Amino acid sequence: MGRQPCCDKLGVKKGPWTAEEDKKLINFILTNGQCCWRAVPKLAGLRRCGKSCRLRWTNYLRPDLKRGLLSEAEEKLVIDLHARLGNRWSKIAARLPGRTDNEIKNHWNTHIKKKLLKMGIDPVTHEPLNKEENPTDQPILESGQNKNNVHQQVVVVPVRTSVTAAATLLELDNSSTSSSSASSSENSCNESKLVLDAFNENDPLLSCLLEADDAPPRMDLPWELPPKNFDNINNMTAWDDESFNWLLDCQDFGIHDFGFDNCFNDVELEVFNTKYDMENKQ
DNA sequence: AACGGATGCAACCGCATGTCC
DNA sequence: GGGACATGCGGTTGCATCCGT
Repeated sequence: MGRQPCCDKLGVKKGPWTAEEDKKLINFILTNGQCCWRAVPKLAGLRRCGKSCRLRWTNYLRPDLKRGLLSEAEEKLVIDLHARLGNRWSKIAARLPGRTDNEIKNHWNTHIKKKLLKMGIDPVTHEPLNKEENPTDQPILESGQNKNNVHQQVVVVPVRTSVTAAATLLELDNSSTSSSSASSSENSCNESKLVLDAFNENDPLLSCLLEADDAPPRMDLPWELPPKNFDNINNMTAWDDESFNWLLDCQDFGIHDFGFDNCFNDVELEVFNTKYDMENKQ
């Protein structure tokens, strides 16, 4: 006998969520907290799979989500973490408060990957694309969770390389907004090296990461209900229509509408991760 | 204005992992 | 120890929107 399906496929709605469904889910979770996802649809009056509810909540409805494009610091961090962790998006996302694995995965596939390719850097290995294969500098393939699937193997690359990629990305961004000519590319190696060195010294975030080379995997931080600095939620026991519409509006704009942006600017991001590393070293 | 390709993102699917009995 | 179940994760897909012609 095989495993039971996660939900009754019959009568389960699929596709985009409606505002009404969002309302039911938010109302239920804010009232009852996150419990057994399998039971959520029935209890919340939704014709959705529990899995779908969890995904909708974690990727879209959670009020502590940041929205909008990743900042430069976040992008650098994603590149560096990707070099260390490979496609383990949830681990990477755990280092970026307010960001989801799905969001980072999408951003990687649609933006960062292209940027790296444009720079001549392999987005998988973080090595230069035209570089001669060097056995001593090859990415080390660790046996991943699924040994039968090559694509799921964990790629561990030299940290230095990933920093180069991040530094070069920074350089590319700067050059794209300046009037630097294409001929400057021939000097890019030397310049990259200089940028890299300065980058390491001046970027405490990456310095911290480099020091904590084998930082333990981050456990997901518990999401507190309600958020401490979210007075509107603090004062609510249930969501009336007005409050709910306000929340849905906020979902359209992003974390700054909750006043969380001040909590998660680039400096705070650095502090957040440093603190996390220290806690996990204890 | 209309069309078609490109792009970005939300959502789904299947498998892996963790936990309980 | 092993089966059943819940949850998490990463790859993929589908669709809405954008943009160039």
